[in-house]
Amino acid sequence: MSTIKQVAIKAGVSPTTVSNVLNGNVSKVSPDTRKKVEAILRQENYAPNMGAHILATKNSRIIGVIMFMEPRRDETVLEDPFSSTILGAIEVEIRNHGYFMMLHTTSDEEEVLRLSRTWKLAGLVLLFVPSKISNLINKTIGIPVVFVDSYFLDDGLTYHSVRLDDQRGGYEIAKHLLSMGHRNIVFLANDTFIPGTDHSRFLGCQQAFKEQGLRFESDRFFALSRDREERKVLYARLVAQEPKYTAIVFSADYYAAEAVTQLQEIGISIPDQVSITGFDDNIFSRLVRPSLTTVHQDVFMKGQLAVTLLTKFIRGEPVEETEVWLPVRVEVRDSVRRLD
Amino acid sequence: MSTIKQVAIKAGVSPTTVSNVLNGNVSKVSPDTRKKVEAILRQENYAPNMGAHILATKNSRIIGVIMFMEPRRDETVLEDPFSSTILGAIEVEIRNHGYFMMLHTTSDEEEVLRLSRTWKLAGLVLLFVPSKISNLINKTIGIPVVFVDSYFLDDGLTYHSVRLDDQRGGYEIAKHLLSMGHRNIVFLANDTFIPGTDHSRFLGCQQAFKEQGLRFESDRFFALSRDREERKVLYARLVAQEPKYTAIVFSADYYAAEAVTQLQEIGISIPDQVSITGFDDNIFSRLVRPSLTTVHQDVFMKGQLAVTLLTKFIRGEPVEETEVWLPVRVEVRDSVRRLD
DNA sequence: CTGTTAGCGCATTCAA
DNA sequence: TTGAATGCGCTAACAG
Repeated sequence: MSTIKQVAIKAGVSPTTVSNVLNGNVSKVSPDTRKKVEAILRQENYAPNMGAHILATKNSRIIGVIMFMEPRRDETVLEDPFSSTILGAIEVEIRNHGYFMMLHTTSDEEEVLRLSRTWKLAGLVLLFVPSKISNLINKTIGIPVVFVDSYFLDDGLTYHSVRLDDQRGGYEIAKHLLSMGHRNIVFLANDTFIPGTDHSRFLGCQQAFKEQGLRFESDRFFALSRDREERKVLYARLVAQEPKYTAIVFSADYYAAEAVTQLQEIGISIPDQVSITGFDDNIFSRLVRPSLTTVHQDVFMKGQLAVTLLTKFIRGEPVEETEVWLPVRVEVRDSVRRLD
Repeated sequence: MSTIKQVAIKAGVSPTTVSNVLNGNVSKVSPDTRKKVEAILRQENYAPNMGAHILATKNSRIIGVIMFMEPRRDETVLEDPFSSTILGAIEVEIRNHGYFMMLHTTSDEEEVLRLSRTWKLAGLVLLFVPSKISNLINKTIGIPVVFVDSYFLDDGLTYHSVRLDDQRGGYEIAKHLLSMGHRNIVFLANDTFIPGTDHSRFLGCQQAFKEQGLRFESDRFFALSRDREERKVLYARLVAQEPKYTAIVFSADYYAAEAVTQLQEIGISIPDQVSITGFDDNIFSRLVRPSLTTVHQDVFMKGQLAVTLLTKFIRGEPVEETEVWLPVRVEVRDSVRRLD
């Protein structure tokens, strides 16, 4: 409970000096007084009062981490290991950089703005922001922001962002399926934002097909329902109806794994009757049988990078690249059958 | 960026009145002035400065949520859907109660104390705290705390906590295995704290065996390594060596599911050659084949309850029970075979 | 019911 | 290299 003032008295110096020691203002304090003050600081178990700090500097050391829920499936976003993995990575990195983490979920840009003003946030990590909202925020926020897995409209502003090379991911998985002899495939998306993650992945698939002179248009694009039972119905329909799809491309391991078990329940054998691919390469893809051929991404690095980029941005350091596109690669396992 | 002062000027009242309106101090403001002030507040898009608020009240509206890592497997805690599910529940509840959430992971009680002082935390939700540390914290913290999935030494203090009826869970799953004809079983634990979650579950198993006049002692208790390969070796050994265990009781679905796939890889058929049970009833238990017979718990409610309890505690409201033990039940699926 | 005043703990002038 | 003075925006005690 001791304050700077009390420490100053004990050390026989002024509050200013203590403050200077605290803030590493080395040039303004002699080594001797510094040592003396530091000793008292430790002895008194001094802890700063961030309220006073905010009031004086108009800047907290809090980094707001905001997850946009809207585009995600509400029921399952929490069970998706992606969330906890990236959150864990972000938390570690924020702590290591000496900041504090305020976690918030919303789908309203006003709330983001208000939070940032109320707490004088040092910076913001925004996850899964729809392009319409990301533009609004970036225009008005006035503090360093890094977007994760978000897309933007082309408005000439500079965006700091970390995301996957989604189109490449779609391209690679489609090429893999083509090389395994598949021609009739569907793409099952989590969301339908344009521009957006799933749209880019779809475009990647399309590109791979076009290179082979094959057609892959929007009639191959389906958005998944958020209702488990409805999804099940869709899967059943896709394997039963014409045209007979030989492979289903999912945009998330979670759904791909779910589909594998649901299809097996209705007597469809994977990959004999239909091949399945995922996206993420998380625990689900390794756990389910057959294990999933999927697109690998490094989620931990994504979170880490986002925070590192943000802290550089906060300190005003120059960053080489404002938009980072993390690489992806196909991880071949057992859920895709070679067609003859 | 407008302040109370500016709003007061615009409304033609004093800052105090604005403050009273803001704080819902209804009895001190006439309905008319209140309406007037509220209009200006909205018009000015007023956002409070929490720094000033903290400084004046010595109380932020931040609830610290701290996950203790030590007892958990570091590599996988992040991939465990339990973490994100309970975090999600906690976040929603904190927000709905009008508080802010500061997320932190640590294994050091000093850090908890410092954080609480630095930010004048309104309250604390502590997860997975080892009993030794929980006692230290509860003794010295001085602010409302709710422990989740934590155990305490008996020191006469009052603890607010939400946890599972772990012993009951162990008891029920053991009884189920006994009813299926199993006599030779092992318990594989995540940690070895006494008192602690896994210890209680083990005691539950023991109780079930004792009721049947059977022996179930500590030679049936194994702590799992944090290394994936070492775990694999252990599983292989357990099914190969004497005494031939007919069932393996896991204290987490995550490991149970992992074991199923790892055992299958070395040619062991589940549940034909050995039965497996989990704990948690999360997505893993439903995804893996055979699906897991496991102990169900309501993780979302656990998080929700913890925050509700905490906010009551903060407001000084009386709570019926300070220690909540959430019920569990056995969810029978396909990973346990009936022995004849 | 309303306004005036003081002070919370810190960083930051500016002066010594 | 050190210190004294000021103000950040808010709440709470008190006076009207």
